[in-house]
Amino acid sequence: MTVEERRAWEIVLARIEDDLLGGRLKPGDRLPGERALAAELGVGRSSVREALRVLEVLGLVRTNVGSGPTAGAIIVALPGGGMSVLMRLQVAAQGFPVADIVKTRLVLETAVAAELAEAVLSDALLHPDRRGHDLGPCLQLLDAMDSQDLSEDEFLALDAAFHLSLAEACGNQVVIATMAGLRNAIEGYVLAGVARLASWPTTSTRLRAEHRGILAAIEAADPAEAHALVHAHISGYYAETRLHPVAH
Amino acid sequence: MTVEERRAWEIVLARIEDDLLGGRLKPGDRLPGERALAAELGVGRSSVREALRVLEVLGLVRTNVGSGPTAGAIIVALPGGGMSVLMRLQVAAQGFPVADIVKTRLVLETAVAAELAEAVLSDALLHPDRRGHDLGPCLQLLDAMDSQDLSEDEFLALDAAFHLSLAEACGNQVVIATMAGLRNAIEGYVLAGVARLASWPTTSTRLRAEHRGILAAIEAADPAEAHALVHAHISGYYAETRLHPVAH
DNA sequence: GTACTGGTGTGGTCTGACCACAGAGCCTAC
DNA sequence: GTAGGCTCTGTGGTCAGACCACACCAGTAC
Repeated sequence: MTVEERRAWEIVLARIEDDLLGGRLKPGDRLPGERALAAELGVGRSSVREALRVLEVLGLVRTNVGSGPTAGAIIVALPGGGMSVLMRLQVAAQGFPVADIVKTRLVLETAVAAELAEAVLSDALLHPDRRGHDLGPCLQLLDAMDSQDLSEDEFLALDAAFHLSLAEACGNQVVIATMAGLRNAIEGYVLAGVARLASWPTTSTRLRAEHRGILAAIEAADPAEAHALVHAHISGYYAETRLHPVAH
Repeated sequence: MTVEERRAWEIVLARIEDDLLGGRLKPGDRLPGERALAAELGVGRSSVREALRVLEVLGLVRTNVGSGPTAGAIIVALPGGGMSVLMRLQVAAQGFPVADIVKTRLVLETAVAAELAEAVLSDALLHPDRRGHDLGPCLQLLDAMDSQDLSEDEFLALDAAFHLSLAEACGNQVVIATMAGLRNAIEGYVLAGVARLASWPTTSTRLRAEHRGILAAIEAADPAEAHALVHAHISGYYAETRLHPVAH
């Protein structure tokens, strides 16, 4: 049997992936207990645990101790966590240069803004009842950021949430998870960069205004303007904090 | 100690991440043995193994049995593997809709093509000696795809390699890994989609021509054209295989 | 010099045991 | 009859120990 060639934990991982692809496992389902799974696959419980650990970090299962219907390993699909860990560690291990993280964020976020503006345009023209693209959460976050008694950390947390809310309004799960991961990976660098700013009040005021401008461009159904504003917003901030000299 | 609150394997993971961030671990370094690490951190060896398993899947370490300088867990930074597993499993668990995968690929790949074209433009004008942006591998893959005795699988493998080679020419590690993951995640769907094509020879001929056109637009330093051609190439193919109705 | 052969340390795996936890059901006190 | 507390059971979390296959390395026999 070729399946015996692999390491034991890979057998477990492959089995669960196969069950997912075959529809035998869906989000919300409970996996068999670790002991039962080990017996069923003919491997040790420690091997099962290694596979479950991988699935947990990747955001595929959530484990709960105890008893009852909520206990055990439950299939979820929360890509954000796994993506964040992956990117954060790759940055730490120097596999992902920070400059590349920023560039990628630039690409994704400008595309998101442009797509949102296009969606506003097409929704307004064709089908006003079409599914969400709800910009409400974005606006709420901007309002929250107008509060004057925010610490730098709190402001940056809201800033991250706003940028993510744009992706969420777009609805693309892959982009949402990726952007969350990108932001998480360089969070430490962002916080460190604030210290290099000439004036935090000046910068935060400018950021607030730029956010409003981006949202306005989206609501005005102007994809090109939204794209340009997001590009200027992100590259300008990183250039200012000297986190990374954004090229061209 | 708050550190004691976490689960044992998280302590190990946090320790290694901290060593990476602190520069005490770099790519190429060897980790202490599992037994030594367990003793040092005051956890069981199985907990250390769970953490190492996660790091291995995430593409951060490579483990080797035996003895000598190559044995043990060695820090690497190969984001592609981890990204592929993550995205493949998220697709399997329905956390990543295939449509979103395709849309994201569209965004990244059009941006890559446009950036390459811009790089050709700026290199030609300003600094012809600037770092690579070597399109040679891309061209070699296109030549290889011209062979008439390729199976569908072989052709698609070269196709995937070509698209990835564009990202590699761009040099953005994050984009390279993400695109590899995206492609890997929907590889099964791509293969299945071939069966729904009206005529494989017709389609493959068209794909060859489109690839040449994309590369020509890049070498002609025409970002807008490269962007448009890539968009048409990808969305057209997916529409043809009915893998996914690309919107707008 | 060469070929073999044992020693040594590595990850890979399994087994068994114990713990904390949370629900389920029973059992008592009122 | 009901409310409260109880034990019982099964879960994941963890650890310790053992064995294996493997790969290198040094010593040995030739």
